[in-house]
Amino acid sequence: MTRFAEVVFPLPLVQSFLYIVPDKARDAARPGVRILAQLGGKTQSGFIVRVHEQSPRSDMALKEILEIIDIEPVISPLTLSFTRRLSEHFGSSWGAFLQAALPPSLEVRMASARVGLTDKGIQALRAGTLAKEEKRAAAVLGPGAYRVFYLRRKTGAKNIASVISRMAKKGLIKILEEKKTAKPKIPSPSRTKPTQLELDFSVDPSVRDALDVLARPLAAGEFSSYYLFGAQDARRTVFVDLIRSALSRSKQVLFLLPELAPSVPLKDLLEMRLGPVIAFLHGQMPDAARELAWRKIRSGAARVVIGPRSALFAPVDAAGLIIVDEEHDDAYFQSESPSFDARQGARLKAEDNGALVVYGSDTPSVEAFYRARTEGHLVTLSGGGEKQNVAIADDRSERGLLTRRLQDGLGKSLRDGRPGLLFINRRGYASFLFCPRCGHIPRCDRCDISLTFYKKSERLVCRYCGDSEARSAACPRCGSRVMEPRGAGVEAVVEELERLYPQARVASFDSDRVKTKSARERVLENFREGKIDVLVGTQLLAYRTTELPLVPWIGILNPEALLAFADFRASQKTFQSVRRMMRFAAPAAAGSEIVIQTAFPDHYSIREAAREDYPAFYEEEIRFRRLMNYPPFSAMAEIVLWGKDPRPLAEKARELSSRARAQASGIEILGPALAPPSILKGERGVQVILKSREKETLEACLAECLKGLRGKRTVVRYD
DNA sequence: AGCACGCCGACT
DNA sequence: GTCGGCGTGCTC
Repeated sequence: MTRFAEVVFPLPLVQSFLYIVPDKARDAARPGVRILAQLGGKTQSGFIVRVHEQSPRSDMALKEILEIIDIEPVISPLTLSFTRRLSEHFGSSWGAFLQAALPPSLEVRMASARVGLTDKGIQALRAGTLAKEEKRAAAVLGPGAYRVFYLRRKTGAKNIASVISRMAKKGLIKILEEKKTAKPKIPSPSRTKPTQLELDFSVDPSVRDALDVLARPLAAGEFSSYYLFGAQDARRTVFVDLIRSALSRSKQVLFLLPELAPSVPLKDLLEMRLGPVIAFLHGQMPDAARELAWRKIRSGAARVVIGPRSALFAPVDAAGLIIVDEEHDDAYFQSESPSFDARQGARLKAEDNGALVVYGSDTPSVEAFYRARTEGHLVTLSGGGEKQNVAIADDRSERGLLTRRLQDGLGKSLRDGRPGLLFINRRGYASFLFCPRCGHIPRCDRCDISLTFYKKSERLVCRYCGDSEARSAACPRCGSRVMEPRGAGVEAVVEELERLYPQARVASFDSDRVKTKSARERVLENFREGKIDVLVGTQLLAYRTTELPLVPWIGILNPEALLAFADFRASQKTFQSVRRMMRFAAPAAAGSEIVIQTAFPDHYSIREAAREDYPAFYEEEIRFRRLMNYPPFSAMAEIVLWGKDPRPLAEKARELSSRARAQASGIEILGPALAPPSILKGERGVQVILKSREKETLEACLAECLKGLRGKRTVVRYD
């Protein structure tokens, strides 16, 4: 009896495909093995996800699987179901998630294989019995062997893969084993000493209480989700103990972090405490190292896996504990395909594994905090986290760029020979130019946003598309001679600092002035070595927490900029961004100071960030969310369609929103609207937001909207 | 993602 | 008259 295999491919295709299993491969065709099959005239590698004894679709002419690659499944049943749930949850391709669950060395890609002519092929070339395209390919190959992409370039045949597979079928071409090339290079994440990790909190009663609370669900061996709210050092103490206890139950542990850099000292610490059972898994590892780690994890030799969001796909089948530290960090979200949020993904994995998932942060997202609280699964730590000395400077009553209060603080610090960090999240010299006579503001024709003014280069640049033009001396509309710069950026701040403190060494750290990776390292290095007195940086610098020592003086300029965005998380983002920047400062006990200069001194996101009072921020924010019916009081999904031209996207988005409107009641639809620019240059997004009180309603509506929707997209979910 | 089919501008 | 642009639509 013939068997049938359901196959998914690592392409942005949501559906699965049905193939006939050749009789000789009957036993090898199992869920989780990789196969080669013809798909749309191309040989593609894919994964068997199900095997059927009878054809579930008799109406269709099916193709045969060409080859079964693996003898044993490379994907475990648990990973299979986990990735399927991910693909359903985030509306991305199952096959793409399966691909992500394999080290790159196990990916089979036709394009990287070498092909050569067989003897029969050489004869056929000589005899001239080949078809036009085949002849061209054979002539290029000759007696040699080349990579498929080289062949494609040389012959100019776009359908080269199908030419090759056709010729391979006829026995004219042989596909050679891919030669393994070692890729050394790759930086080890910069070293920082694990000083703070050595503090001992085991005497802290709240740490002991936390361990007591968390030990129970861990021992239960079934799914549960908890939130550990507290300072980083105290959290780590709890985590280390929890890990130890999970290991003693012969469970594996997954420890996720938003970034790579801080995981290096963490690994050192865990190895010191728990022995060599720790493995790293991240995308920047050399392929060989990644495969080795992957195999160690899969075999169970490595019992603790540390890594960024991609480590969620580590082949951890016996997970008893999943830690998602720094839960508030949006780096857990991946927008590139397959798009997913590792925080929600960790929950799904924990459900599948019957594991305990623990989120941790001192500035939680209000959604997660609310959830933990209502479930009675919030664990609060009191230890750690020394208070800082923070002042707020109201800049509404002052004219200059830097308030008196800020100048006093920085001036004093400099006189004492102590360095300072100044954050300003605005690039260039001014965020726009303004004609005081006619009110004209130069805008980008394509993106319809104001152009950023760069004084050094005398140019106006669009921060969306990157287009730039020379700045004209006069107002292009009314001819007025003066155009005023508004909204001071990094360049203006540097200029002002050089004017105020001519003897100080001022440097900047932003994507415009410091473009290359090595140049950035150099700036950080110079600051560490005391060769810079004041470092002015944008958001880019705010993400380098682990690479700088604690600084005695910090200035934060106008963090309220984020509040202008029409985003229900704007306050939360502001609060978190201020807290992130504050992390660079030494504690108050060390005589340090933080000055926040703002036009919104009374806004709770800034006020409570300055007071380091998360619960107070939370109370205000949750009131706002309840009032506006935003998550966690409703479920929201944001669908963004991507493409180079936004116009056809808008059409599609309109169709999508009308489909949503038609099929659901109790669904609120916002948009379509132009999405904020992405990192993917040259592409624009159009978004539609779905909102519902009931999670299930939204779920159903989202599934309906995504059904049959093609093209590049991301789905962001809040609930 | 590819690739094929299909309908409108500048060329042998 | 064709070659070829990339706009929809399909791939078991």
